[in-house]
Amino acid sequence: MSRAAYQVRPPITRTPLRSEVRRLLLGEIVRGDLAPSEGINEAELSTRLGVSRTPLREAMLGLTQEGFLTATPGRGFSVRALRRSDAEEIYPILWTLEGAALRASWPLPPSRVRQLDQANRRLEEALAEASVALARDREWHALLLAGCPNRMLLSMIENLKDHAARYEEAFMRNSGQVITSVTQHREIQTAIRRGDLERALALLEKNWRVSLDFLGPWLEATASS
Amino acid sequence: MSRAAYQVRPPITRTPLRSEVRRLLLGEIVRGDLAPSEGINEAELSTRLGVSRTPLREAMLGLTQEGFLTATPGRGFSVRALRRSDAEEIYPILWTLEGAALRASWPLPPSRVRQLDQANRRLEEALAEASVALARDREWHALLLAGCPNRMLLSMIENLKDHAARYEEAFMRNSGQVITSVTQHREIQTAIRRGDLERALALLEKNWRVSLDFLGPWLEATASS
DNA sequence: TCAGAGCATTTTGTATACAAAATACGAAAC
DNA sequence: GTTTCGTATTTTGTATACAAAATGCTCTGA
Repeated sequence: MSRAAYQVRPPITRTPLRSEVRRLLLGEIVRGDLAPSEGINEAELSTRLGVSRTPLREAMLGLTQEGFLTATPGRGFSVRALRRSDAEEIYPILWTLEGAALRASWPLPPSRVRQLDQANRRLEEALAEASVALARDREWHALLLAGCPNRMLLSMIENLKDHAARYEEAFMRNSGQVITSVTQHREIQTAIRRGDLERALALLEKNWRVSLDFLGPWLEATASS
Repeated sequence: MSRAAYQVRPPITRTPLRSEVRRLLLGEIVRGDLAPSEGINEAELSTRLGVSRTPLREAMLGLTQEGFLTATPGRGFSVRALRRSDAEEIYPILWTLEGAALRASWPLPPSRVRQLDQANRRLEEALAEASVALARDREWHALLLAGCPNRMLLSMIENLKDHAARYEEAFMRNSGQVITSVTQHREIQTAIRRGDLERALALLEKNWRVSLDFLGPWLEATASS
């Protein structure tokens, strides 16, 4: 067997520290464990994570580029505050791109509709626990776009959903309310079953818009803007 | 005057090296000076740029995240090859987002239409020189979205246009052909003047699709895929 | 009491150092 | 002549070092 065959797919996965650190930090940001208080102390955080400043900074620069952190020259990084203005930018991009992805996945195979229905039932069972519900909701949306061949589009959507998750997680934690989508998902499934793409798109947009309509006033009230 | 007033906007602009390096590298990649040959040697490139490996790597990680470079663990960075499959992912996202941005800018003020007309004339004058024409074309599109309040959307569009510019630059350099948009721009301007958003959107999509239709077969032929 | 200047300390941004992995090279075996 | 193994060299990924800038603190003068 030639050596080239191995080069195609390395046998073991070598994960750079920066990726692990990125995953950890993003998780903490989304869950609100790393709050947008003052600035982030690199030395402190790097020792807490058990790595040097180099991979930490690499990870933080990445998160900055994605909009989870802000970097001020000479003053380092800080978690980006939750702002109504930001939410009002993020959500429209999200429903636009998810709509485009659904269009690119059309028509959905019947098996997909069954999977969506199952996922929606699992979501329904998890409504009591906010963070679980959020994860199940996300699974439903991921399933919706599972057939989309545009990888770049999907990765952009994933990034935006991380942002949305941060906002919704904070909202649920802070207000105690749970944003529920079960009924809307069912309506979307019905539209899909009927082959009515335009209606599915409109409902999908409405689905996100409902979340945004919860967030807006709440963000205005807490006013971390 | 309190000190806080100065903190709001630092008097002088401190630009980190990584940003400068990023700008330089992106320029070289878009213009094709940094070709997707073998891997990038960090030591070599850092001495050529006169900086250490640290800011260079920071810049390259950023460009990787944006899709201009690819990073293989243990084997470093290389310029991402031009692929038909990638172009077919990039352009649809671009016209989707630019459409959304135009929608968000609607209705355009009459002054904007005049500016667009001027920009289009400047484009017409520059058709002889490919790279200048590309820059003018880009100015026209920037003007089109000048009224869009969604900053995040605009920055995503800018990033995608850098990708598109790389493909079109390579196409023009390699094939000698110039993709011309003057007529299409005029049609879009007419639709805008008539207040026909839907038609403007359709024409905008067509505008990008024409570029993609030039690129596809050419990419297939050169087959760097 | 409080504002502001000057110095000490911390923190960032960049450069360098170092270990491990990848590549290149060459000799030996077939 | 080709392949394979072992070693030398290069290159990356991460850690550490260092200079400059930012921050905090103390003391002074009103």
